Amino acid sequence: MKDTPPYVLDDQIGYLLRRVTQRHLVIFNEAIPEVTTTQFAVIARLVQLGPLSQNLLGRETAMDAATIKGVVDRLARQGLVATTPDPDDKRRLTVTLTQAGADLYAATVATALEISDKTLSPLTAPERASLIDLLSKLT
Amino acid sequence: MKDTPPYVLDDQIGYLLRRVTQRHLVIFNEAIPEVTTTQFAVIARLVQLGPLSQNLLGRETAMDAATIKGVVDRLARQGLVATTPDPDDKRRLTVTLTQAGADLYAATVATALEISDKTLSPLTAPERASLIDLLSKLT
DNA sequence: ACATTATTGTTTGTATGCAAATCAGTTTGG
DNA sequence: CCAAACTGATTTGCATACAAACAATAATGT
Repeated sequence: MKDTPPYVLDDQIGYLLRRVTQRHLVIFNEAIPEVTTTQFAVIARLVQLGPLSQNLLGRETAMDAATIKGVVDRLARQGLVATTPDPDDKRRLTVTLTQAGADLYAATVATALEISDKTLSPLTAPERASLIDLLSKLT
Repeated sequence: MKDTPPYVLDDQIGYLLRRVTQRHLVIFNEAIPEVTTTQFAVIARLVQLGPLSQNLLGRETAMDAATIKGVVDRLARQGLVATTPDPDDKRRLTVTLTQAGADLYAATVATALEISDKTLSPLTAPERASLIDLLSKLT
């Protein structure tokens, strides 16, 4: 008979992910209070890929259609992105970074890198690389 | 002059945490649809520690007062926990696991371990241990 | 004793995040 | 060609998650 291993909540991957995420969100919000992590991800993708339809933008940032709509709406309310109807496909809404959005990105991207660094600060350089590598394999 | 490293969204710890969490939540929800990951964490803590005040339960499961209230309310609505006023401290609400809650835990704890395993399945055993260890250092 | 401080729980507001249903528009297969 | 299937966007409902403000109660220091 083999024993079932005990269930130790603090060692479960899901619980650890939640707690590390919490700590990261605090660090991000302190450093860049203007936008959230998800909003910044959207801006970064628009910088990288240029204007995208709303749903495609969602896929490129790992958000479903309902979530990306809310994020885009809030970014638009802040004037950081703008939406225009696609003339070629009347269903599509093209999301574009505004000048204000591009300016915000330029002004904060270095800080965003520092945030990632600070989140990983308890780890050595090889440990950081290892963690990123391991997490990448789990997506 | 030193170059600023490029900002690659897919390599950022925050984005990776979000995506791995998404994958984990899908796996959990498929295997244990009765409760969410946070609800299961609350139940596991009550099994481990016995009845606790609502706020303390929140601290023991990494949820703030507003969040734990909602989670406890939903668990109580399902009959998995019960709340009783503390006679010694009129502010306190004691949260207790019901028999139904204990039964659910007994019936699903092995599956919960399998969920953690499945989430980590792209990794080798030493990689899994390494990841858990690295994440533990970031809490 | 009692005023200050701290803790517990609640509520409101904002922001993800997903499921499911719906509508409009596009693509495709027979 | 045109019905069926698919895609894009929206809406509703539910579940975290945190900030801020609040009321009730408890603990503290002088």
